[in-house]
Amino acid sequence: MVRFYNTLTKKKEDFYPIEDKIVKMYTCGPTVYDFAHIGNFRAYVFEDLLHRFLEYIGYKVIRVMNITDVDDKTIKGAKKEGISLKEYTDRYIKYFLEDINTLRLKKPDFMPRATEHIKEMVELIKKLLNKGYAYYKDGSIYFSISKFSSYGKLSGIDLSNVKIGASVDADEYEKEDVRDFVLWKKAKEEEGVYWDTEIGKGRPGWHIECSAMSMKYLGETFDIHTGGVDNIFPHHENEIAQSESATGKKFVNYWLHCAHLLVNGEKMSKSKGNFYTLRDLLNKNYNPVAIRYLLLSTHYRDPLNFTEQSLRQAENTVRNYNEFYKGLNICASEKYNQMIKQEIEKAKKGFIKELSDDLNISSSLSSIFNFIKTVNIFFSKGEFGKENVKEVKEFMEDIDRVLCIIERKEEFLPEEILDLIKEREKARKDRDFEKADKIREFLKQKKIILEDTPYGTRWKKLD
RNA sequence: GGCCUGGUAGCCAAGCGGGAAGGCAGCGGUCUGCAAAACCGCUAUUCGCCGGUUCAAAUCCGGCCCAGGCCUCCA
Repeated sequence: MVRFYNTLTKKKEDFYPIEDKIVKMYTCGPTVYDFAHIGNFRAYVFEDLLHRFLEYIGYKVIRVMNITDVDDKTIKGAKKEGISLKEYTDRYIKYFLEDINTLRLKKPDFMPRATEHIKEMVELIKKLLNKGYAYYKDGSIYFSISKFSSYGKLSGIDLSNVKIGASVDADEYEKEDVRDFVLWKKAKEEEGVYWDTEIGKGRPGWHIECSAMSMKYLGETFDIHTGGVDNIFPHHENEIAQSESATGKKFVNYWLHCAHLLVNGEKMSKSKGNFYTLRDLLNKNYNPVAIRYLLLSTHYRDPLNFTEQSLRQAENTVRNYNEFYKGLNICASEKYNQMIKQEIEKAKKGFIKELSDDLNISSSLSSIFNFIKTVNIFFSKGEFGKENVKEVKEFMEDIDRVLCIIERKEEFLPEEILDLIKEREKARKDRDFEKADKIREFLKQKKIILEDTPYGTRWKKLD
């Protein structure tokens, strides 16, 4: 049984999707006004793990990630560069898709853009107007929080405690109650970004896009909605209010939120200079797979303290993991060790069991590392055969559908180097160790490391 | 001020009432012609601090300290 911590109920619950074997999942995606930073990617990696794990255990996942391509920041950015909003956001969408690839994040089934769903948003707002949940004020449309009695159920916020006027209303529109939120913003001439619709000339507020697009692709009630904790209030709270007011149905069954990423124990911020984009790290030559591993390997509800030291540690772990995976190949023995199959079963069981418990990735990984240790023992004793190699590699590839940390790049050595290795093996057989060591040292200079195993000599390249 | 997380070895990180997982780094050993890799052992009599509950607490309760988040457009 899969269990998740549900922000809505504040406890771990057994997971039952609405339709058997199908999970409908919505992820709050990027606002495409700049490069995404590793804090953003922490959330996307968590969602990727969730997505992949659900598929791994047999669910069909239908997943939507929105792209916010119209808001104050994108409009401002485009204006500053003197290009169209589309030109501006297209650029950052492209970068985002590249970053997703770099981190091996599975692409959601739908990545709808807000600007391409104005019609759906207008329909939803009309519904809210008709039902009396929304009102016009100076050409903008607001949602009336007082009409939705269960407002606050997700975040646990007590509206009477909200400091009124604490933050200046960014858009400076008037509303009846300062706590009401905007559904539709009246067009501003100087912005030059608006749609002429039956509810007026304007552009959507932030929250409405997620309600409109999730319902379009997933239905009025769906299974899982994810995001960072900072989205709980107000964004997700408002999504619930507007969606449930419009449909009269429960919006989402399971809300999952991941904790923040800190950098050197502090909140990441540009002014502190501890702000990393993915590209910053790649420019420093860090292995992208290690970045994925680092973001993946801490439980999603715990704060993750990012440091370059921990990234280097992750690089070592990923390197060792891959060397184990590749290093088995040398074994061509006809032996067959019956125990390996059992060990695979055990490891797989542990892996699934732990991930099923609210994605306990650390425990599930420990099950895999224990497996590796056991295999190494058999391997180095010579109690291993090529069928076992196949079994173990298949298992690692199997779980890699979730983890995605295997590096599959094929490595080649030139013929003459391979001949040298053979020559060394012959020298060793002839007990001409001086020659053998000379060859080994020579290749080491060329960053090729030789290792003698019970099954012959294997090589690896240092990077 | 209100609400909410987290503080476990040198570093990262599980466990959340009854044996302190796992990873990285380090040291010693086994194996090896020598290496490398691997394996074994060592590195937390103790889980931020102080009290309390309990036969039993890292785990529950209370207080305190530290770090972080949210409190109307940050993942």
